[in-house]
Amino acid sequence: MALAERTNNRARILDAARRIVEQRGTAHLTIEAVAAEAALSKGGVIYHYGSKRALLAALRDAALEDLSARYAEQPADTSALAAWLRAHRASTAAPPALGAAMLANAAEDPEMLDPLRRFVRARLNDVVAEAADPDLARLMFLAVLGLRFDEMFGLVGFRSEELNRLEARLEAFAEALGT
Amino acid sequence: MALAERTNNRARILDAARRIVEQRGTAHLTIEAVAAEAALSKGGVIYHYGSKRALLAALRDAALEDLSARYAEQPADTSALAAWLRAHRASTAAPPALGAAMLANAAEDPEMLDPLRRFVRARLNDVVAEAADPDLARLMFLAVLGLRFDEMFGLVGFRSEELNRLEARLEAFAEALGT
DNA sequence: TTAACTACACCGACCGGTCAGTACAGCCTA
DNA sequence: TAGGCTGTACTGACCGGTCGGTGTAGTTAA
Repeated sequence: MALAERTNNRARILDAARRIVEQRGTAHLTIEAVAAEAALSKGGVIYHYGSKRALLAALRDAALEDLSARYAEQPADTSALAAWLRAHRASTAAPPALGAAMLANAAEDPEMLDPLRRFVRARLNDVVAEAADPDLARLMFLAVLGLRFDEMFGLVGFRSEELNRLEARLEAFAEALGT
Repeated sequence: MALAERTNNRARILDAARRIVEQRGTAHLTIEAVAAEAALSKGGVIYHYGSKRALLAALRDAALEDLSARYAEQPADTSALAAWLRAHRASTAAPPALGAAMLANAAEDPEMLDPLRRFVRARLNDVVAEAADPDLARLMFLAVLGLRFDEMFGLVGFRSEELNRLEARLEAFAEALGT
C-alpha cells in the first residue's frame, strides 16, 4: 500500500464507523466491525484510536465540526435563529441516525455530550442576544431542537411538505424576532 | 415469602429496573442487577418477563401509561397544548433518565418506540385540531418536545426560573391558539 | 398434589483490549 | 553502497470478563 493510502486510514476508519452506525445502529459498532468495514484488522483500529471511547469521541467531533461549519458559513446578515435552523438542515456529516447513536451512547457516558452542550448553549446565546423577545426566541430555538430530535427518533415523522412549511414559518419568526 | 409479596414480584421487578436505570444508567440494567435490586434471582426475573426485551417493553409501557394518564386527567376545559405540556411536567413514572434510556435502547431496536410514536402523533393531532393556526401549534408542540429532550440529555439545562417563564409562555400560547 | 414461583449452576456468544510479531520505508554510518 | 537501526503501521491470536438465556431441582401456598 502506498504511503498516501496508508496515512488516510485514520479517516477511512472514521468513515467506516459512520457507515456502520448509520446502516446497522450503535450496537453493531464494534471495533471488529469497524475494522472489517475499513478493510483492516482490529489491532489497526486500536492502533489509530487507542480505544472505542476515543473513536466515538472522534466521530462526535467530526459531526459537531461539520454542524459548526454549516452554522459559520451562513451569510453575515443571517439571523442567528435562521442560521441555527439552516445549519441543521445543511449538515450531512451529522445525520439523524448518527445523532441518535451519539445520544444513545451518552445515556451511559454523559460527559461525552459536553462539547455538544457547549455548542448548543453558545447558539442559544446568539439567538437570545439578538432577539427583542428573548423567551419567544428560546421557544423557537427549542422548536428547532424538537424538530431535530423528532427526525432522529422518527416520532412524528413530518412529511417534507409539512416540514418545509414549518421551516418557512421559523424563518419568518427569525426575521421578525430582531425587531 | 407470603403470597401477597410473591404476587407483587412482577411490579417489584419493574420498580427495581426503573431504579437501576435512573441511578446507574442503561448499561447497568442487566437481568442479574435487576434481580439483585428486587431481591430475587435471575431465574425469577426471567420467569416473570421471559426476556430482557420484554422487561424493557414493560418499562416503556408503564412510563407511557403514566404519561397518558397525566394527559387524560387534565380538566376538560384545558387546551390540548396545555395538557401536553402539563402531562410532561406531572409525569413522575417517566423521568428524564428513563426517557433517555428508552431512547438509547431504541437506537438499536427502533420498533420499541412504536407505542410512543402513536401517542405523540395522537397528541399532535389533538393540538392541531383545536388550533386556529395549525403550523404555529405544531411549532409550540415541538418546543415542548424540545424542552423534554433538552431535559433528558441536559443540553441547555435551563434554570427553573427560566423554565417557569417558558412554560408560562407556552400556556399563554395554548390559550391564544384556540381563537 | 399441583401449579406457581425461586435458586443456582452453567452455556455460548460476544466484545474490548493486549501483545508479540511482521512489513516496510527512511536514515545514518562505516 | 551495504548493513544496521528506528519509527510507523499494521496483523491476528488470545485473554478476561460480561451478559442473556437455559435447565433443573427445590420450595411453598392453595
